[in-house]
Amino acid sequence: MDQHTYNKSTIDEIDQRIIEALQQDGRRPFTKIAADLGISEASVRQRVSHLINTQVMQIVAVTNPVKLGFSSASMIGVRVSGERLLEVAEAIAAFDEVIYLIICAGRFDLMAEVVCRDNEHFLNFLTEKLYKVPGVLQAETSMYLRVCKQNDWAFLSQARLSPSPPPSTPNIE
Amino acid sequence: MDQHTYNKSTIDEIDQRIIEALQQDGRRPFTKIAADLGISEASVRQRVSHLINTQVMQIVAVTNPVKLGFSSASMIGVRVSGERLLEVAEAIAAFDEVIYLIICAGRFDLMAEVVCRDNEHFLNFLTEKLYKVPGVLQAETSMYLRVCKQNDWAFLSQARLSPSPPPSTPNIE
DNA sequence: AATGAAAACCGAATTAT
DNA sequence: ATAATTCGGTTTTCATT
Repeated sequence: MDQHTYNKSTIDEIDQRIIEALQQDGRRPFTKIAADLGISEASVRQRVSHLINTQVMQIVAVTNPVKLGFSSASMIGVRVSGERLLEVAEAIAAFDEVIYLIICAGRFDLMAEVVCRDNEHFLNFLTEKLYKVPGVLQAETSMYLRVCKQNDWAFLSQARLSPSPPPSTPNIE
Repeated sequence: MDQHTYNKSTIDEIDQRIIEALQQDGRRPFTKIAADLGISEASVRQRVSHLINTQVMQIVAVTNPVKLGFSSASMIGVRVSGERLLEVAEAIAAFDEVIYLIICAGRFDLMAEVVCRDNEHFLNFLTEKLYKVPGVLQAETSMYLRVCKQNDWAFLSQARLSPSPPPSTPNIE
């Protein structure tokens, strides 16, 4: 009984199969997925909706920076003077070039993934932005040569930021 | 000779708006996007298809590891005996726990992002999988404490505003 | 789980740039 | 020649039962 309530807190086999299907093609019709799994379309639709509402999953477009002319990517390990960790993290996260920033424990205090148009742009980022943040002690760059595997996940914390970024004017003629 | 062979390798304003829409909701109906932009649905459909075919964009489901019970995430820098770099990379990429693997230049030869259920699982990954790959010399783990920013390869807004003209030509064959 | 109406999708032919 | 639009038939979505 109570089968019609969707307080489902567990991800079952069906949910996983649905997620797998949508990881391959985020726009795959629910009817097709339903047929593959031998269940009704409405069931698939309901489950997807539930997975999205509970922030287990998101369906989004992801882009390829290289194809967009951003060919200089790197991972930077940063050491920070301890008492300033949070404010430094906030400052670094604010840079456009930083697409991924983690606070972590280990050799580094922060790991930042940075994407630039080219080496000149990257050098400019290091000298004019990163190294000028007060509290940044040391940074070690690993330049990307090849992306071997990319199973995009997403701690979708506050990931969806405002659609129209405030910094500069979007419409220029 | 110089007939304007509008090779559609250029991403114009319309493409960018479409991508931005799909970055927020990968399943947004093309009809809606078309209405927002004041163009036909077929045009949106053709552009999306083209963007996907040329691998500029992908529409996929991304999941939240924490909600799925994977609470131990880390970035691991790996040093490898040089002549085996590619095969080691291939071996590491094959592990389920590795969701992101980069070959890079700098302190490390590889950077691997690893997601595990818990510390026990992670320890098992290190001892039974990573360290058993022939050619792995050294590994330095940074455990994630907090994800501050995550714009995973989805940062097209930057590409559009490019305020300073890039010094190098953006056209790459 | 099934139904039916409304919406969205899709292929192809047509027009426009 | 490339891109946008129109148009119809088909499929999918979605609220309701």
